[in-house]
Amino acid sequence: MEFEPIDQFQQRQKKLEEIRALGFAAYPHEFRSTDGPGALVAAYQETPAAELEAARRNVRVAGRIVSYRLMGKAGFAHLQSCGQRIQIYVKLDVAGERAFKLFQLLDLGDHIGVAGHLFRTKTNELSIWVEELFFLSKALLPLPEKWHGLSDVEIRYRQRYLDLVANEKSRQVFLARARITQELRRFFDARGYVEVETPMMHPLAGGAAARPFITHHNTLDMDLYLRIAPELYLKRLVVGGLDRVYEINRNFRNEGISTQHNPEFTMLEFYEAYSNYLDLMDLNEQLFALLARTITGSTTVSYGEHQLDFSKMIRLTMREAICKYWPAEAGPAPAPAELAAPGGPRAIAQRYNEWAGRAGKERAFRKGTPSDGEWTGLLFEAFAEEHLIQPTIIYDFPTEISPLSKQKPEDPALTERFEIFIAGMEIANGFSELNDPAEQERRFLEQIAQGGEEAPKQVDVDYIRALCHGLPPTAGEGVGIDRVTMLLTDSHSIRDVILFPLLRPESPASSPDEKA
RNA sequence: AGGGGCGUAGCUCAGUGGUAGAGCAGCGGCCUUUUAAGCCGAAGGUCGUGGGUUCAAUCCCCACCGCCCCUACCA
Repeated sequence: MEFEPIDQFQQRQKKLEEIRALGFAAYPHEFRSTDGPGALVAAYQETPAAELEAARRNVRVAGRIVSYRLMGKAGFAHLQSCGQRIQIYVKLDVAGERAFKLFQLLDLGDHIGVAGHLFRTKTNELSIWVEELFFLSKALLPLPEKWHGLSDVEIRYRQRYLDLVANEKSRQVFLARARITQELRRFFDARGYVEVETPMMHPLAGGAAARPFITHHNTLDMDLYLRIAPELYLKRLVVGGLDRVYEINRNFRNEGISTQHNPEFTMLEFYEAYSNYLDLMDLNEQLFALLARTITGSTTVSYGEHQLDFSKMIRLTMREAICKYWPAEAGPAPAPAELAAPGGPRAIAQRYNEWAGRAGKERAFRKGTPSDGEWTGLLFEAFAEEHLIQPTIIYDFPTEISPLSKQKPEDPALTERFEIFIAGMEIANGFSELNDPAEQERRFLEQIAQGGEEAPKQVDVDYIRALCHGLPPTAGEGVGIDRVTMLLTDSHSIRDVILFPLLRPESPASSPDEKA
């Protein structure tokens, strides 16, 4: 198989044959290096030339050629490995004829190994004086341009390997992402949590309201749903005595794609027995401050034009947020008591929508006939959410939109639930878990009765049965890892923090049978 | 799904209703301390795809494909 650009591909294949003809294996099996470019540069950055000469430091280093300057009978190149590079100097009379012929046949992108010793060039750059050259692997296709790098976002997403080689920024984003999950594991492990893996293929899609992907198992001849949330399985584990569990894994939701949504995304979910949502709020403040400091070095993080302060979190009830962010032009703001009154949220929404319609603003709207609790949620989303730039905990969600949350003892219209908003994005969702099986069954049935594509189609009977065996008072939470990564790496599209975001398949461009 | 934008050499980008350009990469030559190496030379294109208008379309019009952004959807 050959790939564009064909001429360069063939040219490089030809060179590979010539390399073979020199007696080098085209795809050798090993090369033992003593040091990586990064370690050498770090260790000898300050060592003067005279010292390098006096006490010769022999090294063997491997890497990808990312710059290459051939000047007759000598040449320079930079070898890159792990994002760090070191210069090599290859001289005909030092390396020998065969090695120098090999050097002449190299291209940007090839992997090689060198053996030699450290020295400094005229311009004082730490370099390797190459005595032996080893061929490791040929790049049959050219790297993106060295100066401007790779900026075509489509290629960056489709051929992430090129993006990672060419763009240090991209490399840093994914290293940060790895450190985030690493830090999360450290955080929860240190608190006595057990990491588990629950099914990704569910006979029933539960634990969230979302349209699932459907797949099929042949032998069992049954349809399965890719999970939309691990929630119901994790709580079964708490019933089973794993009092503190967490899982970091993918969820799949068959819904829109945007700068904040990818059909598969990574969630951290964790459950802690004998805690409630207030405990989780405190834990979140610690967790996010720690993450910000570990990943960015500070609890103040630049995100676009904003400086996000992760040292604390603002706390507002949902009703307070609605009152606080009520647009001044829409008339007098409602009072929390109005929102609490039966029929209140609906009346307030009418007032708001009247103004929003005139002002051309987003209306609080949903098909059908929303309940008070749903109106409250709609109002919040219509105009409050966008204002939540600084890390904010919104708590006390209406019961009607929180089917898995425990009600507040003093007000059954509200649940002990909160969400964290940062930079206008929903980052986390946690609550005191509803552990009354009769009430849970009632809520499930209510959801099913309401219908809609995102509602569950049937009661998860085994989950109710598990609750009947006794779920201790428990608090649980889900955190969107992709979005957290966006915040901590100043990335403004979720595709920039997912290695291989979902895109339409590359069409064979000119396939004539595409037309229907 | 609706609105807007983009698609020109491998990469980064100019450009024009009259048969297409630069830099880098690649090819040939010179060059034994360069670093965006340099100098000389040659090559490289279905201007996203398909229609239409026109004497003539990469450019204007229509449709389609892909990507990006906004809106909608997304507890």
